[in-house]
Amino acid sequence: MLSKKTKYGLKALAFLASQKGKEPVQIAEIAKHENISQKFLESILLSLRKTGFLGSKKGKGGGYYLIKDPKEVLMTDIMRVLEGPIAMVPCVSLNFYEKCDDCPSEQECSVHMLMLKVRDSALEIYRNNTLADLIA
Amino acid sequence: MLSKKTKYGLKALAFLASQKGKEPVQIAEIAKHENISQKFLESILLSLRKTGFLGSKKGKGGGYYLIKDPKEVLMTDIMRVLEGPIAMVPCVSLNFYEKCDDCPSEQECSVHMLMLKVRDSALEIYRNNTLADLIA
DNA sequence: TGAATATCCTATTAAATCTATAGGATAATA
DNA sequence: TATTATCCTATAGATTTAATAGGATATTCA
Repeated sequence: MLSKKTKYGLKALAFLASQKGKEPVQIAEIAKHENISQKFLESILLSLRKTGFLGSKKGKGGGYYLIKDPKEVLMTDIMRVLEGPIAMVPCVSLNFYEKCDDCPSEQECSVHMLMLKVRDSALEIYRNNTLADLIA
Repeated sequence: MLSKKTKYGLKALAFLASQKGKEPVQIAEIAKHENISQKFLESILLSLRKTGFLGSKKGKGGGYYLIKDPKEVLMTDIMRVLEGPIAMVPCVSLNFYEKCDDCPSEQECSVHMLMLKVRDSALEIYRNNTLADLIA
C-alpha cells in the first residue's frame, strides 16, 4: 500500500505542476486544496526540496515551486524519494539492494524470480510516466 | 514491501509444491528448511488452510499438504490472501475497494490513473503465474 | 528599522501494523 | 493411554507511519 506521505507528496507535486506561473505556492494553499494536514505536508515538501524536486522561498509571497519541467520528472525518481524501493523485496531492488537474511541463495529462492517480474512491470510504468502525466 | 508473512507463506507453499508425494509435511520441517520461526509459520499455514489452499492432518504423521495442483493455483489468489490488496491504493482495488477520504472525486485525483496502471501491470504478472511457476 | 509572513528544522507523540511468542485445546496415531 | 502435531486465541514486542509542537531563520514591505 502507498503511504500517505507518498500520496500527499504526489498530489502536492501534481498541484504545483498544474499551476500556470512559476510563482511560489504556500503550503497552506496546497494543504487546503488537497485536504492534507498542513504540518504533515510541510515535512513532505521539505524532503522534496532537499532531494531537488522543489525550490522554496521564505517570507511573504514565499512558498514552494517546481524546479524542473513536469515533463522531465520521471515517476521512478519521485517514487523512490517518497515511497522508497519500487521492488517488493530488497533482493530485487536496483537502488535499495539488500541481501535477504533468510535466503541461502537468490537462485534457489522461490520468491525472487516472481518479484523480479513484478518489479520490472512496475518500473516500466514509472519510467514511462512523468509528473506531467499526473495532470493529463 | 512484501510482508514477512507473505514471503514465508510463499516459500512454504513453494516447498509443499516441490514435494513429490502428497504426504503431509510437518510445520517443523518447513520452518527448518525455510529458516522461518515455527510459531509464526504455524499461524500462516493456518490461514492458508482456512482459505482453502492447504489441507491438514493432525497427530503423528500429520502436517500440511496442498489441496490443488500447483498449476491450478493462481498467484493473484495467493497474494490476496497473504498480502491483501494487489493495488497500492484502495480506490483502484478490485477485491478490496474503498473510497479515499481525502479525494473529492476519483476522476480528478492525480494519483488514481497512475495507480490503476501499476495495478494492471502487477495483475498481469500474478494472473500469468501459478504456484507451479515458483519452483520452475 | 521592525512587524508580519512563511519556510526551516528537530524532536516527540500517537496510532497503526507487523512480527513473534505463549500456552493450552483438540484430534489422530500406535 | 502416551505421544505427536495441528488448532486456536490472546498478547507482547518491535517497527513504521502519521501527525503535532514549537521555536529558529529568512524575506518582504511599510
